[in-house]
Amino acid sequence: MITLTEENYIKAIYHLGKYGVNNVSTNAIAKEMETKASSVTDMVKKLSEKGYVDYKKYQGVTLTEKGKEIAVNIVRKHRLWEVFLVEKLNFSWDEVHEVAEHLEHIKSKKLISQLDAFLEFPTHDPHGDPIPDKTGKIKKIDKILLSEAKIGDDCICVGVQDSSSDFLKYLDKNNIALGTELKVCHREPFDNSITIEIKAKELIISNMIANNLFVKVS
Amino acid sequence: MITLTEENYIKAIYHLGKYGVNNVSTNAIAKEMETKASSVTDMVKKLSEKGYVDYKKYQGVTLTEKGKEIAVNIVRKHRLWEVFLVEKLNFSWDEVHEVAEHLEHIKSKKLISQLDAFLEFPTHDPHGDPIPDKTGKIKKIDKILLSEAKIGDDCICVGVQDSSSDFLKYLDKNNIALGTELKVCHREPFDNSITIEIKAKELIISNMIANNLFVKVS
DNA sequence: AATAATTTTTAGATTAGTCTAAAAATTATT
DNA sequence: AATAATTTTTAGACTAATCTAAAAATTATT
Repeated sequence: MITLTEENYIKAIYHLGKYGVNNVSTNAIAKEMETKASSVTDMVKKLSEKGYVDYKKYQGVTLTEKGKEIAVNIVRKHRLWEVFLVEKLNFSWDEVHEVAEHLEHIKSKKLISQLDAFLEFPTHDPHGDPIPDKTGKIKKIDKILLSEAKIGDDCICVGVQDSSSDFLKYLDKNNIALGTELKVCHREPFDNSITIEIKAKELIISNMIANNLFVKVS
Repeated sequence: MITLTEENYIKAIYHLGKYGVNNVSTNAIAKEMETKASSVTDMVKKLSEKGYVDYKKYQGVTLTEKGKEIAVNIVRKHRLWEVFLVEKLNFSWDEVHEVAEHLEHIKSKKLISQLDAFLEFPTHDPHGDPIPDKTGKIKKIDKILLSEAKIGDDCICVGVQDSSSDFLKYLDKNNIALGTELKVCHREPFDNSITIEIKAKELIISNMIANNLFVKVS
């Protein structure tokens, strides 16, 4: 059996390893898990013995296929629950993460397959992140960061990089939601802030905002 | 903070104490929790220190008001989730308990209040057990065991005493569900089995079955 | 290439929850 | 009321997950 803690470590390693980083470092995991490096070393040894990660001393870890399967399944559950919370229980997108962190650990195949059906097989969670299917397949959409869009591009918001409450509330306040259309009007060379046109109004957003909003150029 | 294990002990003590038993014994808890008496003693001391139970050595325990509040809240969550599983996710009534055992520990006031609303404030779970309201109030219905009904009584099934899978499947097989109407026709003195009329058909049920089915005499 | 800085691991302790085996208290039986 | 049977508690040990502090290895800097 896999423990709650083991699942959380595997999830952390998955998220840290997902952007091309091949060996996830002990310190990175410690930071993500808000724990000490020594605790990570202990756990990583255990995960290695159980076959969830490949680990060589001082070299960091990578998930094995078995580990990846666990991770993807947790991600699937997390995102399905997020959809449930928003669509059925009227949570806003900045409130769902914390609760989903707990719901994702409930172990029942039937629960998840029925939830999936009940939600009519959603493909993306409320933040625009893709929901892996039951076989673990994740279909990627060709999104780019708003900061990478060219002047004149017509875009649709399709996701967020950061899903902290502060950022999501900023978007709410400025009427930016998934599906919102916007046009890139101007980029200020000094600070890389950009002016966008959104619902016939102009809005200046900082580079930091543009760096955390995914769009699809139409 | 209260741990998962503490919550489960409190729940066990609540269920054991609910039928008039004032002091729940160490052994009874051990049996309910499928653990050893020595473990129970340790935990009971901890619960006592934290103010969830009153405990005197060798005398068993009773829940304090604080403990009862915790217990009732867990029961509320458990039963709401059971309704959700049956009504929304098409679980059958013999499948819900195990999953609800996990869901009941998720801590989020908003989750439960929204779930309650989403389910349109159900008053009873799929086994006919009452769902405490947000203040912990439980409204009792005047149900009796079918074994206590008199010959000639017209009854409606309103709940089950035992909610084991075997018993519930027996009921399904014999077309007995909550809301089903039946009439008590005959009681066999030898073994206390009773003959009931149900949907124009006669059915003989053992005393053990009749002892686990709650009905309301109409 | 040697030293400094950083990262990672080890060693030893701690806490929550559990266990076995033995001791103490309570309850039941003669 | 004494003894037997049962229940409950204590004592000491174990596992999972964590921590601090020190040692070892790696990486960066002169």
